[in-house]
Amino acid sequence: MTGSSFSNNMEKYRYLFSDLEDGLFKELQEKGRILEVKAGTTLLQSGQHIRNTIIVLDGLVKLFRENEEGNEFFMYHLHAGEACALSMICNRTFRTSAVTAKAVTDAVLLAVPFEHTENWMRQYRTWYHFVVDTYRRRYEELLETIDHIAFQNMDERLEFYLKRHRKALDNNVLEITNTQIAQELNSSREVISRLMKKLSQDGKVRLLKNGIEILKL
Amino acid sequence: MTGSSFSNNMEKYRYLFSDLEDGLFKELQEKGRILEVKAGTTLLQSGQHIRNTIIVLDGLVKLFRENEEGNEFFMYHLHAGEACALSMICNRTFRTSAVTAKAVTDAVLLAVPFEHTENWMRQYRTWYHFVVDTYRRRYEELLETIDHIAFQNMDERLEFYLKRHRKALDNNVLEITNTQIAQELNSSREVISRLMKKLSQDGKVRLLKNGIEILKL
DNA sequence: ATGTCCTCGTGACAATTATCACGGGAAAAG
DNA sequence: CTTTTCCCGTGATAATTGTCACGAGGACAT
Repeated sequence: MTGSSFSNNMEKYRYLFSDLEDGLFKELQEKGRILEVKAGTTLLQSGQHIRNTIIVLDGLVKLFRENEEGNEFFMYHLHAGEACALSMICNRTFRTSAVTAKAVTDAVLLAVPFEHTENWMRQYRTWYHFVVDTYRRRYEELLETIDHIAFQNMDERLEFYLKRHRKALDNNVLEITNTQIAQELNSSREVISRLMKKLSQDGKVRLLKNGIEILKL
Repeated sequence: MTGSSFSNNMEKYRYLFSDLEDGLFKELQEKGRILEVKAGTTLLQSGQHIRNTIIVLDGLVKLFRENEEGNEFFMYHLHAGEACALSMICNRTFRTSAVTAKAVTDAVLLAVPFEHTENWMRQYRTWYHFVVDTYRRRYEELLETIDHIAFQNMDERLEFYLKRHRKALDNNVLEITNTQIAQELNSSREVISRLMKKLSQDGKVRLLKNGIEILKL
């Protein structure tokens, strides 16, 4: 729990933060707490209080927007070296999180209490560049997500979903169920099933026993 | 074009930037160029290069996301004192804008070249906070927008659209055509027409000659 | 092997939304 | 005044998507 006992583990992640000056990286090591979580773990629940800035050191994390009925709408992925925008600034309106974060793979995270990151904003120029850049990138991803739900039909959205996941996982085989895809696109299993059949007939994917192989999209 | 000749006009907008220190506000006056635009003017076209940070001093500005076919999807409003998030950071991926901005009312804007705002990021803590806060707020608005397109039907989205506009204009009467609403929600005129009829029957709005009066939403 | 659980595919049907076609009315332009 | 233009309302129809119902198959524990 003290964090500093883990600081020796952090060196291998130095490459993720090449933009951060050494002094700041040292602080990250000292003040941050390393969390190792299993695939499937929910890191941040909608409605939960946030007290730490969360940075992904290893693995892949998925972010969802949740509505009242518990539907989870997929927004974007966080890769190693990226941070959750919502967890970057301590603010009244952000006391509780409006999103849910889940580890897709086994993942390693760094949690830094707000009391430190708030200071870093003033102390380290590279930290605030990191924060602003995080916001900018998440904002762009949200814009792209909006494009798809606003302008496209489910078949195109499904293709985009598959592309994004192939890229994020760097793997042509996605081990994911139609049911889960349906939830994340806020559609229904049956619809995804039929669209997937069509993609399969068009030779764009191959339906495997435990998932989907992407052939050409 | 020199900006400084307008600096005397800026004092009345000081209240909008109470969080900014005096030195920074003075720089805003000196380096910024004031633009006065008529209602309906397009300030920022999708695909256009951005070289200035744009801040709204007076009036109301609307932001849209555009797709290839020229459909304009309404994202959110910018009020006096607020800035366009996209125009805040000079970045390769932002050389061209992915959004369109339009003045809803006659508006007064301040355009500050990136060369200055980039420096302010380092020099002025309050500028940095202004930038981060701008991003945070736009990010939240985008999240809310996503909620509605992802989870709600057109009737609920229409109600949300009307509520937002009443609030932004601070007026129960919206002078806007069904055609325009349809475009901004990426729906069709006929659909909006029928939904509006239903809202009218439910006593939620009154259909006027040149617009819509919101009764209770 | 039996029952349970999860996933999938599919037909039938319902709801929502989009599109087409048409005419009316008001305002603006000629 | 006439023509044009814009916006609106509405019926008919099509396309998309969501929902319901049912059965099949695989994984797994008992």
